[in-house]
Amino acid sequence: MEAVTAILGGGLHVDVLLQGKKVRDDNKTLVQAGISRGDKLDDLGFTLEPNSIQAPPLLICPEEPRLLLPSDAAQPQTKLDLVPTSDGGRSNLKSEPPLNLIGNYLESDHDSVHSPADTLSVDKTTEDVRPLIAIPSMSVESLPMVPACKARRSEIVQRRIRRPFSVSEVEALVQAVEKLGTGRWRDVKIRAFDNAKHRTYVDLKDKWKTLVHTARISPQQRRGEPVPQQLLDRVLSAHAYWAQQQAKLQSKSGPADACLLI
DNA sequence: TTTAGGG
DNA sequence: CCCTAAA
Repeated sequence: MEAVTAILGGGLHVDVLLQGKKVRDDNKTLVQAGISRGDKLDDLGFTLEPNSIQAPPLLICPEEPRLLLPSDAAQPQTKLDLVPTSDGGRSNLKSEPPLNLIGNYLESDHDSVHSPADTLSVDKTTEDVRPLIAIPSMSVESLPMVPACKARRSEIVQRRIRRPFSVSEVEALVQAVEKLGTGRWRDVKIRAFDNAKHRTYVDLKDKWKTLVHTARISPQQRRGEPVPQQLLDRVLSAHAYWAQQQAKLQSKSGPADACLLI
């Protein structure tokens, strides 16, 4: 509260919007809506809450200063539109890297692996206007002190957008694994996806896992852009090869032990 | 940071 | 894709 007060400084005026139109007489409207009984606005309160899914919670957290206030929210008149318009007021995300907390729009991924349909479709789900919720008007002193920074990271960080592997990417992955094996994903990444910033070696490892699975199930159970059976065959082949390759490499400790086991 | 696997 | 124990 202190931090918000400091930021708002001169004060805050909350406009009541109805279907995008500003309501002139707020007090009158509140009375008509049965929210207020008249001039006694003292017993009215409000809370500023982010839309859980669309917008991460605004946390007063020193480690994440960029989460405080979007530049467009701190306008000269210190006026905040609590009811998002059609635009949502986030049209400047692409031009404000530091404030980008919605998604990885700025990933400069020039897929060396030419993938035709690489249209990143971002959910433009329109924010919904939440109905009013009764909130017990307890005194400020008795409000529960909730740790401002105590919010799991998983709640803050935006999950990376899904990017299905294209056939050409699978091709590149298979070729790299055939050469390097299934235990050097860092090298595989560098070899075949060095300039695909959104593909991490963990992603490649995961993709290989799903590829092996895909190759084992019936074509009818497979989903997404169908991968050529020929490629899937290479997957199983490479998988089998490197599997026993690793088995040989182990043999407990070495050739010497192999003799002792006889 | 990477590897290796379960979630 | 994410989360992470191990290395």
